[in-house]
Amino acid sequence: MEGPSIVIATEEFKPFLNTRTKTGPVKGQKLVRTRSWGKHFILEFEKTMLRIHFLMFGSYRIDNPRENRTPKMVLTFPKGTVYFYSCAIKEIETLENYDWSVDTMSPKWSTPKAVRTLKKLPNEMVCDVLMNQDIFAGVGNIIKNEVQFRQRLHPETKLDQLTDKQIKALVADTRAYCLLFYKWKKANVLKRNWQIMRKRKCPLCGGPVTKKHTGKLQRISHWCRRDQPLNRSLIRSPRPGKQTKHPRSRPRESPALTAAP
DNA sequence: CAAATTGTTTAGCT
DNA sequence: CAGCTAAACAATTT
Repeated sequence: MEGPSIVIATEEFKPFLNTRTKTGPVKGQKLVRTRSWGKHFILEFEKTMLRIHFLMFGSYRIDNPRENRTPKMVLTFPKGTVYFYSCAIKEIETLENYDWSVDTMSPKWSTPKAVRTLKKLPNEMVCDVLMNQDIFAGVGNIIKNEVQFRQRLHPETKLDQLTDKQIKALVADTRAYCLLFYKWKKANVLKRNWQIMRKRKCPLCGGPVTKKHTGKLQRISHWCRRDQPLNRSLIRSPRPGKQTKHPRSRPRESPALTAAP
């Protein structure tokens, strides 16, 4: 479960706020507030805070338990019962460790901060930084792949191959796509809007989608070799100082070149 | 239907 | 100690 889904969870818990659960490790306590930070779902009870991580396969159900599955936790509120499955539940003492400015779904998210962070990591690949929860908390493999495609970036592009403008666009679009993911998920049209994730053909050129483990994290990336070429920035917009005397790309409008005998 | 997958932590190595 | 890899965990989808 990625960040936007956790925000939706906080909303789905609103009916249970300020009421007590009759079951679970926090039996008898009132639910005071729910929060999300990246992929963390935080339930604040009167005396106890629970941090829930759904990892890859976790889920929750409200008033509709799964058959033949033992929930990890059940919370029974006056207005409904919530069942949690295959998730990691941890009691936490404080929120001090959370930096909300790196949470891609938070109102406190800071694009300039992420840009500054990326500029300090010239040797990191796009696919690795996008999944880094200290930089883009809440981004998972789906968001990673879709943002790479939207920005026409090869997953294995090293950050020092990007112009400042491209770094800025990457960060800003990651945030923008997280908000879109949220909106589309709520409207039940998320998968319909995937452009590259689990697709066989590139929606732009119709070419095959490459699927390969990429980066240090070795999670699968889905990308188009034609529309997300490696080192695109060097070809299309060389950085000052890296320009050679024999640029690879000719100016587009130059009648002399085609008119010559 | 075997394989992949919306993910992270930890142990154990070099 | 840093950096890495494999293992463990878990359940649905293709």
